[in-house]
Amino acid sequence: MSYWLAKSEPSAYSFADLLADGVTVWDGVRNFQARNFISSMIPGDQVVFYHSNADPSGVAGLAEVVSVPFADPSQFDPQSRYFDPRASLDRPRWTSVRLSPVRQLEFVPLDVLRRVPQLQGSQLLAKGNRLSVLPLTADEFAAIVAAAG
DNA sequence: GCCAACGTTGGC
DNA sequence: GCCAACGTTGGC
Repeated sequence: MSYWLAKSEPSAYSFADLLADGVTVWDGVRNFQARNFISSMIPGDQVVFYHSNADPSGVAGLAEVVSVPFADPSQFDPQSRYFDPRASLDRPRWTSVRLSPVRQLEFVPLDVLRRVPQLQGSQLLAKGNRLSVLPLTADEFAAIVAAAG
């Protein structure tokens, strides 16, 4: 089992939205590195749900991968803001998985995350990190859950 | 809203 | 293959 951190702007889709929906298609990722991470997800992988561009930003809850990776439907939809004219059904460019909530966490703001010793080397805190999906070690995952109490 | 950081694109 | 221009992300 692998551990991941997925970012979402809560004004667009929050952890509360995920709780309400029960399951969601994690679509719209348009970065190759992040896509490759999604492509390597398997059902049961644990996901830290992070609110970015928020006030404050931070960790809001835990989610779980509940599907194998599949072609992101939004790339084929001309009405979608994520439409990719270079993608075709037989040559998709982007990948999605389905996510379900596991449980809400006590919110852990970014300034608290910065002080967690186990996270000092994490991609999350790396300078200039802009990946919307990134891997966590089991240690980093446990430290985040512990920071939430 | 600003802007630093960084990924992607495309001309050459 | 280089790199300038451009677009996007995300903290503040």
